[in-house]
Formats: sequence, C-alpha cells, structure tokens
Amino acid sequence: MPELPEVETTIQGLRKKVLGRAFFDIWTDAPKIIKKPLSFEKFRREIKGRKIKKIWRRGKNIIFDLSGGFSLLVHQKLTGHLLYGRWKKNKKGQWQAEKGTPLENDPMNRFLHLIFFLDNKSQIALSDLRKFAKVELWQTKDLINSKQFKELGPDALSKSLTLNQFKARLKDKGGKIKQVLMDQRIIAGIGNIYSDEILFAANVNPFGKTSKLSSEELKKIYLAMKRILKKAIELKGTSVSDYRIPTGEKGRFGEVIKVYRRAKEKCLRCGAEIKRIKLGGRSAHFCPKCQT
DNA sequence: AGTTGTGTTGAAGA
DNA sequence: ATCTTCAACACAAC
Repeated sequence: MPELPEVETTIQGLRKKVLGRAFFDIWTDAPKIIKKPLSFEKFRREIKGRKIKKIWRRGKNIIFDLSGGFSLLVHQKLTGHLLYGRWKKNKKGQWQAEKGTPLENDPMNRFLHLIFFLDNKSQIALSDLRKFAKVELWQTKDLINSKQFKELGPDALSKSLTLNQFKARLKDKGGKIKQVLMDQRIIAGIGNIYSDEILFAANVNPFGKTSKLSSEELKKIYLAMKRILKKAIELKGTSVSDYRIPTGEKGRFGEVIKVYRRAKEKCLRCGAEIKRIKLGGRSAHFCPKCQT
C-alpha cells in the first residue's frame, strides 16, 4: 500500500516522464473514482488541454499542478498505483501494454481503471485492484485552502519537522503510539508498514501510550522515522503486495523489512517470535521481547 | 464454497 | 468532542 516512500517514488518517476506534457483525453471504467467534479464528462472537459507544470506530494497525496490555476489530486489509498507507459486495446477490448515495459507480466498492473492520454501518445494509468483510489480536480487555491489539506499534519520528511516540533506534536496525544504515528492530522505520510518498522527500529512497543513515552524514546522514534523513510525512498518503496513504481517494477524495501508481515517468524534482533495483534482494525507487527 | 484477511480514509454511530 | 466501527471494493488464502 502506498505510504510516503511509495508516493515519493511515484512522483519522482512521473516527473522524469510527464512534466510539461498536456492532457489529451481520459478513459475510465470506474467513474466513481473521480470525486470532483462528480460528473466524469465535466472532469474530462475541464482537464483536456491542461499542461502539467509541477508534480509534488503532501503526505500520501499526489498533486499535479496544471495550467490555468488547476490542480489534479490523486490519492492511491490501499491498492492504487500510477503507471507510466503506453497501452492499447486488443481485440477483446482489454488494455494491453505495448512492448518495452514489464507491465503485462505482473498481475498487479492489470487493474487499469483510469487512463490519462497525454499529448505525446504516452499515458499515465491508475491500476487499482480495489478501486479505493480517489481523483479530484481543484482550483489550486481552493485545494490549498481545503479542509482536507489544512487538517493534514506536517510531512514526516519535512525539514521543518525538527525533533522539538515532533515532540511537541506528540505530547499530550491520547492513544497508542502506533495509532498516533499513523494519524495524518498529527504527521502526514506514515501508514501500517512504516509505523511497524519505525517502532521496531526504536525498540518501542506499538501499544505504548504516547503520553507515557520518555524523551529518549521519542527521539529514537523520530530518528528511526527519518532514517527508514529515506532508506525506503532510496529502495523505491515496498512492493510486498500491490504497490509498483511507475515503470511497473517492484520497489526493494520489502527485502529489508524487519517486522511487517513477519508474524510467527523469528525476531532478527533477539530471536523471539514476532507477534501480530489487532490495533484499531489494523495489524501491529512487533517483537514482544525487544520492543518494550 | 463460504469465510476471513488485507488497510486508507471519511462518514456514521456510540 | 472523541472513540470505535463500518463501508467503499475485489481478490487470495484458507
């Protein structure tokens, strides 16, 4: 699932390919993915001809700034990922990736539900098994002032999120540390995979009450957060389930993961059995012996 | 073959 | 207000 490192990998990949390109047309078989404007035909009309001037992200949100003061917002949610390439319809009416990309060999890249056709015959496609992703077209100034944007906390990798800022934001937050780390209003960008990995690296139990954490523990979490997210970007994200980089290839952070999805396996630090316990509807993976 | 697990977010319920 | 549960949707594994 795309968290901060996967979203960063996606925008870096797309920047190299589509900056300066304009939208020529759009296709979808799942118009409900487009939440704004609600009419797909209106969305199509309004985006046609607009040029991609900038690609950036805020937390897990991808933003394409377009000509004419418009911005395209894409949130990939659980199983969505943006791909770059060229597809055309085969005789059966299915989208087929053209030669030169690995897309057609990977089942996770089969679920194309939205395709942006660009003015140079290339395409950006959204592959999304569960169709939870959302796409919205905003006026840039309205997006910046929107409730969903204003309520978002500082980006986990933002330079302005210093150790002191981090401590101040977590101080007097009720709830367990894992849930607080994943709360996008407190810090933006962290989800289930990286919260597990960060807390393992910091030797902190995911069920620990945030308000009870020591200054040393908060510092260890902060340093682990910065280090692990940066490392994950270097390795182009985690592809243990559905995420793929825009070329269709897998990221390699999954190969160095320490606890996520390793329930019942041995802790790489102390040899104890890794546990998986439900925490607010999600799975927390952790070592009960060395995360105290 | 039906049930369960998967996890982001927003909305609805308590 | 704040916490918990559920729904959006589709597939794999049991």
